[in-house]
Amino acid sequence: MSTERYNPRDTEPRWQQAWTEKRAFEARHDPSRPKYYVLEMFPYPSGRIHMGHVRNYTMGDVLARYRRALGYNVLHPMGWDAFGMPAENAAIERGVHPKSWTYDNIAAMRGQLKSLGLSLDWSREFATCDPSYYRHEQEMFVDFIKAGLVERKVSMVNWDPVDQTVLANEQVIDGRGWRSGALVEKRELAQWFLKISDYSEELLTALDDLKTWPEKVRLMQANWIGRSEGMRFAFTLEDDNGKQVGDKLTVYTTRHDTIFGASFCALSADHPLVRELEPALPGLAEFRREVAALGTSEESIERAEKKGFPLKLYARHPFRPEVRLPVYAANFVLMGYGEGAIFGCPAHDQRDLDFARKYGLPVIPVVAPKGTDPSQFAVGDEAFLEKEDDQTVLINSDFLDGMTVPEAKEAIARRMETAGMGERKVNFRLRDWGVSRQRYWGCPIPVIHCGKCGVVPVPKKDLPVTLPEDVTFDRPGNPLLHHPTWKDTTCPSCGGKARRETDTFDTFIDSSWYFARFCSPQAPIPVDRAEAKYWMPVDQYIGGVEHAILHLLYSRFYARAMTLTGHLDLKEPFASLFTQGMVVHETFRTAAGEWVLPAEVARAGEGYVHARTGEKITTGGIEKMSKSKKNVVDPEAIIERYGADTARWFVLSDTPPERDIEWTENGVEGAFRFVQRVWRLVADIQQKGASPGTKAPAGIAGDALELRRTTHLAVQAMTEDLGALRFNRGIARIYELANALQAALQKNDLDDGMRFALREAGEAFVVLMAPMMPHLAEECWQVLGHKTLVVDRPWPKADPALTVSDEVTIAVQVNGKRRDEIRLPKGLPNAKVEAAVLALDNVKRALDGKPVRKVVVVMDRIANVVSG
RNA sequence: GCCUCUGUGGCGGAAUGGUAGACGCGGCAGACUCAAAAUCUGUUGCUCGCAAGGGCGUGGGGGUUCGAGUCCCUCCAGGGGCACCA
Repeated sequence: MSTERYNPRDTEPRWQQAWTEKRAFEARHDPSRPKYYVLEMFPYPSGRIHMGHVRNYTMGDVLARYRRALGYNVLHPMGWDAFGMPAENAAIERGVHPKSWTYDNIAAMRGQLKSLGLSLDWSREFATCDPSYYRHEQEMFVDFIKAGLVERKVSMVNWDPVDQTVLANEQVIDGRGWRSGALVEKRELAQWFLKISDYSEELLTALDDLKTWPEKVRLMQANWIGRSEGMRFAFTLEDDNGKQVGDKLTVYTTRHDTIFGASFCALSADHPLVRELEPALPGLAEFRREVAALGTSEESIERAEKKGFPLKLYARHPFRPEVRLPVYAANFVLMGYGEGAIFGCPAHDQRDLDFARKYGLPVIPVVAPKGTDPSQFAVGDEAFLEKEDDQTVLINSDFLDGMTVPEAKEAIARRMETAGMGERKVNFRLRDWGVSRQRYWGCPIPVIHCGKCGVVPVPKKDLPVTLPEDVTFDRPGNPLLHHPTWKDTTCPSCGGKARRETDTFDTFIDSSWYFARFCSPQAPIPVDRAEAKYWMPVDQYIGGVEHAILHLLYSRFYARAMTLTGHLDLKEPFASLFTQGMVVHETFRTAAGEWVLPAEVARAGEGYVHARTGEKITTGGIEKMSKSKKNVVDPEAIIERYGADTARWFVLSDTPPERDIEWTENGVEGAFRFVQRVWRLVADIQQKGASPGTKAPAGIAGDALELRRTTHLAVQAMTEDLGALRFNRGIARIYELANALQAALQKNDLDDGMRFALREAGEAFVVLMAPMMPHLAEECWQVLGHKTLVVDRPWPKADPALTVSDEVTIAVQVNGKRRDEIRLPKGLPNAKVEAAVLALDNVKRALDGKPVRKVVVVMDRIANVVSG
């Protein structure tokens, strides 16, 4: 037995180099082989990898290596989601140029990822901030414009008046700018939009076909798209004196059945009619300002009170000419949805009810449980909402009385359609995708504004529009706008003086097609169709749930948009999706409440102290690793101390991959101990087992046969587990096999059968663990006397003759309680099992003389004796 | 508020409606050692019992079934998503 300890610091770089020299992971288009494209969400180059990356990329790597061993032509690329605000923040705070900051970070992170031993095709690497990448993004955008997928429209942004800059929603904290602390205003700005809402229906229905996506993600997307079926119809309006005014008021509703319960109409504060009335109605301007200000404040914490402003207009009820509904501007009606106007039915909508109570409007119930006396049914402070299984009918509703809600909806829809008053309408919650960002570190939007010709796309021959490098961050606002010359250009159409668009793209655009670019990263066009046809779709995409909606929905839209413009030929980019859980860790803090890094904490009896100061440390909750709470463990330090294989093994062990995993010191040490144990085991096997290539001797029986069975069962189980991404279970199989090997090695005087079984088990053991601990596996493979590499080794196949046994253990129950077990030949007929079971002493005792009513036998599994 | 997922030993977690707790962590005991670490062996859901052998047990309650961690109803707790979408 070897007494040497396994030293990952020595072996890991060696094997990484061996793989690189062999170009083992470079993928080449080969139509004769089945392909497998495994992709993990590419990282933002923050400068250091974190444990979340380790977990994400290890999972992908296990799949890539496993599929490779199965004979697939595997594509497993890596790149950088390199545009974004942190680079600009670094520029502002530390005076580093975003470009050098980004590329330095990439270099650092690339090194860290390489030390993990990932089977990545680095020859396909790119960063989204490379002009050679984003030029294609610009080209496609120009094509999107031509295809009618792009729109320029006015939209509200969060404006920081001190920093003179536009803020993302997450930069607005309690209504104030995160940096300046100034009260954030809403401003209207002309911006670029991609018309994702054209695909609302399509993106929704196609979710049904994404069968290997997590149900949760599909649901989240479906909710986000938010399809609803309703009606659009118009009210005639009149003024205070009952005189009809020119405008009609169009509203959208999904509860047209409740029309007889209507008691008011409400318009969004941004509704065109409200804007029109503003000058004429004193106080309305202020009301509108108030509503606008509310949008950015902490209203999400406490629901804002329903407020309205009477517009001195009245809507004539379509079926009750004698009823006039007062019209309000209201703070709870959204301009961006439906018509920006509603009718309020307080009895059956909580918001409408709150509003009606505040302004003393009538509350007329029109839906009630079946059999309720309409004159007795009243609504208090809670709106009556019909539940799906409720037996409800319409009341107080003229020709609808007695109908169920669906019947009433249908009746109203018919009546309105025939009368030409309105029509059925499907609405979606999903809005168009605003892609303009008033930032420097992003892909320039390739359009030119000309005084004469309007907006003109940059001709493709002039692409890319590159970012100027001589920019300064010493004053607030967009450096592109401040740049002395960059924006000055000539109009491609008329040749006159013109101005470049100074907005850049939302970085979600960069990540909406990178997976396609990986198929042909050097191509002179965005995507080489032949390459994409072979490699796409991504067979297995892996990332965090936090991207369940935006990134994945945008990518699905982009695939369609690219297909429409001839850049791709598929609709769904990710055939299978897996969302892995986070890495969490206990939090530590001092008595003063300061967070302390786990690395600075030492155990002291039951509690913890600060490793340097000796100060008492208290533990807090187990939370997602975050810099702010300092509960982070640096992967580099872990790799330095234990090696990459230990880190990889740990993040795969124990916890199912979709759940959050708790990082613990004990766990890592356990993983490291196992690495050492494998090392000793393999050395022992090499010494005691048969030599490599030895044929199976005849007549293997007893313990040797059992070991062979265990081996082949492990192969079978591992194959199933990895195929289903059940890494934690796969690891348990490896432990089981290790335990079996260790037990077998205890014995002395090993016969040829056992020596063969040890060799077979040992080699299978190494190959099975290789996807998870690739370096250790290579090193062990050598110890086992091989000159080849494990990465070139095919995945083992289980011999069916060894995975089935001719005897089975059958559990014996009496009245559903387990009383005994019995070994019987496999496939024994039920009658014989019954007889054998009834003869058992334990069964007789449990029956205690009671007569047997029947015996339930499930072949090879269980027998249940039921007594009277 | 609506929509969702999850509740199993001290802990992470296994378990096609068929022997609950695989495997790991931790604990306990032993071997080796002058000793410790490392390693190896055994043991480890709770409980009654000297033992043989019982009883209880998958968040609570109910149901379906010969049999429920698993299916159905209901309640409770925790996590996630959306949050004035009419």
